[in-house]
Amino acid sequence: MARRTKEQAAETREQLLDAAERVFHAKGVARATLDDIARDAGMTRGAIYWHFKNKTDIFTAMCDRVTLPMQAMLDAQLADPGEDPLGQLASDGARILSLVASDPRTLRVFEIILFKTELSEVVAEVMAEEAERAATCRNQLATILRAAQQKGQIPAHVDCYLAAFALNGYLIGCIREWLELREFDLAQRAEWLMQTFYMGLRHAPPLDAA
Amino acid sequence: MARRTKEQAAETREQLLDAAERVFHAKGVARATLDDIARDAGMTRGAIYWHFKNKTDIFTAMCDRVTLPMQAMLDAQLADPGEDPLGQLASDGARILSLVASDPRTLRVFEIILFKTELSEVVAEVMAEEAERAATCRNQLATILRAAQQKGQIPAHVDCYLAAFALNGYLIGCIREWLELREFDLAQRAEWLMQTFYMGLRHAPPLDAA
DNA sequence: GTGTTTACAAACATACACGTATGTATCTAA
DNA sequence: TTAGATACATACGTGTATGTTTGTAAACAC
Repeated sequence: MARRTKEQAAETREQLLDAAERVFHAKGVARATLDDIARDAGMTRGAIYWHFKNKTDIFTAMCDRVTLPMQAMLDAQLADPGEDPLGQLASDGARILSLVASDPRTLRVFEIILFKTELSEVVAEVMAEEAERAATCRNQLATILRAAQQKGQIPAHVDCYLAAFALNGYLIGCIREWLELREFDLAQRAEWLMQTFYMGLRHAPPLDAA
Repeated sequence: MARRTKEQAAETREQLLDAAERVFHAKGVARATLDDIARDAGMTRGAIYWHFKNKTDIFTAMCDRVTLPMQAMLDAQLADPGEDPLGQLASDGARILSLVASDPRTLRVFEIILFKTELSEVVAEVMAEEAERAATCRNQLATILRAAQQKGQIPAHVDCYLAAFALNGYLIGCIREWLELREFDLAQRAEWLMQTFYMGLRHAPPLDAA
């Protein structure tokens, strides 16, 4: 095969990632073959081994393409809490839900991560950094919630870290359920789903109520 | 190998399922080998192929061992809504969360299902029946929520099917998050988590608020 | 007590996915 | 203009999982 220009090479790299999305989505990550991906992109495994180290490498590159922009979004939100932290957080969550529903790439990759990826001790490295990322996210959410608490939007007795945990679970859980279902327009219901959850936080009982 | 009594054979079947739990949990379903499972149980693949048709068969048998009792629990709850449907539902959810936290088998299998199983077009049959099971569960939840609505526990404008969707997502999401985290005692916080969510339902805004 | 079936173990045949090594045509820089 | 680097394609060796077949000793029926 002929050598190609830098731009063309970058293009094929993107095409390979696109193909990885399709193949991982169709067959699951473990069952997907590097040959499957290469053929889907109209190339051979040689191209893959040139651009990526192995299957794990192409997988993380594929995930980064959609998660990095989202993380940036959260960072920006954290940098400027604003006057209505809880309301901001609610519309942010709604925006994420809408994004999943509207952007095909985000949709596919979320489906892959939530349904078509097996975490095991074998891929411990990937798990470790993912766990760290999730912990950071939870802490950021907790920080924002504490800001909301200081403004009186949440009762003082609420454990904001636990609330961040619940919020994170709720978001992921809603996405997961909707991906399975697809019956209604998620973007349309997103605001209600988030508002309802925050109403729960506003009226949360004290911890020892259990 | 010698022939064994019926009881002994049933015992080895259980041992194989126990081994499948451990191996699936450790390596993920796709990466787990039938030989891995057999060796873990102190046998050979011959035993597996005697008791089960293939890997999918042993996987579903393993899942059924923990999901069937839980489904029975929900059925009983549906048969008798009681005087306080919402409160009952809350304590039921808390019970499920506590079960995940306290019963090792439930814990392992949930982890396998949520994190170590790749759904793909290849296992479409399994997916189809799982989707049907989930739909039934959602409908049952919606029915119970409507009963709560008629007793005035939930505002009349709430779409109970959407609420059931959110509840289901919340439960699964909380389990998922906790499995990743394991920082606190889930059984202790379960009641608060459920109560907080139901407080959101009680104070849910009208749908067109978005 | 004998024959048959059961409950596995052991051996085999097939297939497939991975990594790597090697080939090669083009681009680029000096 | 040419030497080397680049961007892939092709080919090969190896490991490994799967399904099946065959072997076999004990349980059970009669």
